[in-house]
Amino acid sequence: MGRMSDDPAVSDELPEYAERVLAVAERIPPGRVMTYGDVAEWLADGGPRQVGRVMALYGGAVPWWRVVRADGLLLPGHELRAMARYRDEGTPLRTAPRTAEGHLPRLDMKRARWDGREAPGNGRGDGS
DNA sequence: AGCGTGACGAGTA
DNA sequence: ATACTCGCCACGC
Repeated sequence: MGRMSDDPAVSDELPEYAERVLAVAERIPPGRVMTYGDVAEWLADGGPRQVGRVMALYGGAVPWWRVVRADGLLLPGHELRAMARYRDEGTPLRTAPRTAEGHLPRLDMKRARWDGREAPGNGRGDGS
């Protein structure tokens, strides 16, 4: 491969931006979530759509269910997978007030959103 | 070059 | 509460 093509980033490893996004995703503690926009903001680079693209392409290698949309809507096509994780991790969900079917719960962003400030050691911050 | 699309987000109606 | 619009930026046609 002596080809020093002008594309050093296209080798066998991911683009650096993707690496950073995945690193943040890995950093999110169980039971908590970060929005695409939060990840971008935390990285101080790119935007929610760029983070979303990375997750779509390489998210399978990290806890993808902890990177969610700002509106708390579950990832279409993976609702059940994510659901199982949330139930297992105890991620705060908002149960639909109405007992309607097909109406899957959404994340309680108010409580589940994580800023990335510090480890949740004692997650007990049941914000009343 | 433009144009549409997307694992987004915030604002407005 | 939902629906729609616009801004955003990378990618593919």
